[in-house]
Amino acid sequence: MFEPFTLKDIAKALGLSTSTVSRALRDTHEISPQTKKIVLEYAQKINYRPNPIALSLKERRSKSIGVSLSEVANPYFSRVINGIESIAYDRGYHVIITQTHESYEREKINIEHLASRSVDGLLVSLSAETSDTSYLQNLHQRGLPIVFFDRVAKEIETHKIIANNEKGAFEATEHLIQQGCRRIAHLTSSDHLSISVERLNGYKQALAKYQVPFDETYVKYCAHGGMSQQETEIAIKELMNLKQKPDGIFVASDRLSIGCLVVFKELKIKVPEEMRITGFCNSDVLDLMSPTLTSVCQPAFEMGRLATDMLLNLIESKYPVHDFEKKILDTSLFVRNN
Amino acid sequence: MFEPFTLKDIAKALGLSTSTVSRALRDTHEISPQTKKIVLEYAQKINYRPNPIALSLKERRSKSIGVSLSEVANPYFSRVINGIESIAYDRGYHVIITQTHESYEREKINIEHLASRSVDGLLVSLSAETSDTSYLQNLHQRGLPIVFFDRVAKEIETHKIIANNEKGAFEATEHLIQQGCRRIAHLTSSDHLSISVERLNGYKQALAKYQVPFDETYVKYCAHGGMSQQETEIAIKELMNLKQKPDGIFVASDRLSIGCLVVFKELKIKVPEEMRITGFCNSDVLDLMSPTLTSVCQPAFEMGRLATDMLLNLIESKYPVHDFEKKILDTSLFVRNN
DNA sequence: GTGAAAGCGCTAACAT
DNA sequence: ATGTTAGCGCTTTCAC
Repeated sequence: MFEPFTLKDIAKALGLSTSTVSRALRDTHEISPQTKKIVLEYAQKINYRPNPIALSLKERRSKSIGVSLSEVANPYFSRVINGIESIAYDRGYHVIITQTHESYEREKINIEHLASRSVDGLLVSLSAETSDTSYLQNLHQRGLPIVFFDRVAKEIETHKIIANNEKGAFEATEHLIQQGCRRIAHLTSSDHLSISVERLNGYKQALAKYQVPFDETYVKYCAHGGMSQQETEIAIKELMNLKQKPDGIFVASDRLSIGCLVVFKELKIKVPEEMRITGFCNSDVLDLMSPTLTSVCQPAFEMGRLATDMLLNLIESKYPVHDFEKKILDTSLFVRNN
Repeated sequence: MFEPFTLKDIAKALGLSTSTVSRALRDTHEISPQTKKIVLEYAQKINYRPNPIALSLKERRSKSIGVSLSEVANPYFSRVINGIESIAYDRGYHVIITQTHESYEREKINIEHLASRSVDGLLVSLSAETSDTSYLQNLHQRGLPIVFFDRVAKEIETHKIIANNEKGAFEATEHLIQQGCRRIAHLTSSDHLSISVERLNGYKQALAKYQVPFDETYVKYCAHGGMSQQETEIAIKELMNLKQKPDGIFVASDRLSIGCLVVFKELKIKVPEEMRITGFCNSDVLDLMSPTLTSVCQPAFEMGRLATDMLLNLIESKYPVHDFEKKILDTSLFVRNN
C-alpha cells in the first residue's frame, strides 16, 4: 500500500503537535527558528508532501479545472490544450481533460462527473450532438465558473472565446470565388453548433458580396461532426449526385476537411482541378498532403491561454462576476493548391 | 460560490441524522423503506452528489489514475488515451493526463504532482530526455502502482506493455532492403529510451540477415525526439552530407517520420525515387500524403486498454503483487509508395 | 512558542 | 431503525 507521510508522522517522530508542525512548515512567525529548522529538515528527509485531498476538503477547492472537448486527437484541440496548460500550470492548477467524441451523453456524464469531483471551474467546447445545455446552466447557476471556447452556448451568460468564424468563413469562400468557383457547396457540422451558424453566415456573406446565389441544397450538415467517415462520405456523394455539381466546397471543420480529402481520393475526383476545397483545418501536415487544401487556421493555443486566464480570474475573483466578455480572435487563411 | 449540497443539508431539511441519510442513500437494509424513500426523493430533487474529495480522504484512494506521456497531439498517444479511457471509465476511474513534451524536468514535476495528488496509480511512457528514473523508483518502492507502456524503465520491476519493436523495426528495415536499398540509415530518438534500443536491434538484425554491413555513422539520434523540427533537420542534413549518402532511412517514431518527410520536401529530394523511407508512424492521414512512407503501426488503443487493465488490477489487488508481466504486442507493416 | 480542539463531508463502529 | 461519535489529513482559532 502506498501510504504517504502525514503531519502526524512528523509530529510523532519529533515529539511535537501536528499544529506546530503545520505552522513550522508554512513558516509562521510564531514558531521558533530551531523548531522550524528541525521540522523542515525532517520533512525534507522523508520527502513529505501535504495531502492535497485533505487540503481540498478543508479549503473547499481543488486547484484543478476541468476541460470538455471533442477529442484530443484533433489538432485544433491538442493545441488548445497546450495553451490551457501553459497558463494553468503557472498558476498552480491541475487540468483534467475529458473527451466527448461528439456525444451529448458522454459530455453530460463527463461534465457532471467533473463538477462533482470538485473542479474549481470548467472550460467547455460543446459536442456536435449537444443542443440541450440545461445541465450546464444548472451548474452555472449554482455558481460553478465556466468559460466556453470555440463551440459556445449562447443561452449561458459567461466568458466566451471564439475565433472570428464569420470572417474566416468569408475569406475561405471568397477565395473559392476568386479562383473561379461559382457553385460553392458548404460541408459543415451539426446545425445547432455556434461555429456552424457563424461559419454559415460568413459563407453566405461572401456569396452575397459576389452575387453568387445561395442555394440551400449546397449546404450539407453532419450531425456527428463527421465522427464516422461514412457520414462525410454520404454528404459528399449527395453533393456529387446533384444535377448541378458544385465546383468548390467550403468545409467547416478539421475533421471534415480531412474526411473530405479522403472521400475525393476514393472517388478519384481530382482536387483542385475538378473540385476546389477550402476548409477550417489546423493540421500541421497539410503541406505534406497532395492534394491539399487552402485552410483557415484558428489561433488555438492563444484561445486556450485566454480561456484559461479568464476562467482562473473568475475562480479567484472575490466578488461574483456579472460582466462577461466575448473575445473574438482572428483566423488566418493559408492559401495552397494554386 | 459553488456550494454543493451535503449530507448535512439533507439531514437538516428532513430532521434526520447524517448517518441515517448516508445509510439511506447507500441502501443499507437497516433503514426503513419510508425513510429511504423520503431521503432518496429529496436527494433526487436537489440533485445531491456525494463529495468525492471527502470520500477520497476517508477511503484513502481517489479512484483516479495519472498518465504521463509525451504529447496528446501525437496520434500514437491520442489512441492510447482512448484505450485507457475505454477501460478506466467502465471501472469508475478518472484519468488525469499530463504531457512531458519530451522534457525530463516536466515529467518529474508532473508525476510527483500526480502522486501527491493521490492518484491511485500511474501509467507512464518516459520522455525522450529521461535517463534517471530514481524519482519513479522511489514512488514505486513506497507502494504506488505503476504500469509502463511503450517507453519503459528496465530498472523498475512492474508490468510493462510494449509493441514488438524489434520485429517491427526488422520488418521495416527488411522492406527497405527488399526494395533495393543497401545504405540504410536509421533516424531515432534519444539513445537511452527502451524503444530506441529495441528498434535499433531490429534494424541491426535485418541488416545482418541480408549481410548488409552495419555502419555506426548511419545512425542518428535526436535527444529530444525531434520536438524541434530543427533537430530532425540537422540529423537528416548530416546524413545527406556523408560521402556515401544513404539510399533509405528507417525512422523510429511518429514525430520523426513526419519531420523527415518535411525535411525532404524542403530539400527537394524525391521520395521514394532518391530516398526510401519507412518509419514507425500511426498518423491516419499517411494515405493522403505525397510523398508518403511505408509505416510500422502500433496497436495503440489495445496497448492503452491492456496497460489500464493491468494497472487497475494492481490497484485493486488485495495482496502485494510481485509477479510482473511484460506484454509484447505485434505491430503491422503498411506498405506504401510502391 | 506550542498544544488542544474543532471542522471540511463522509462512513462505520458503537450506542440506544 | 436511528442517532452519536470518531476519524481520514489538514488548517486555524483559542488556550496557556
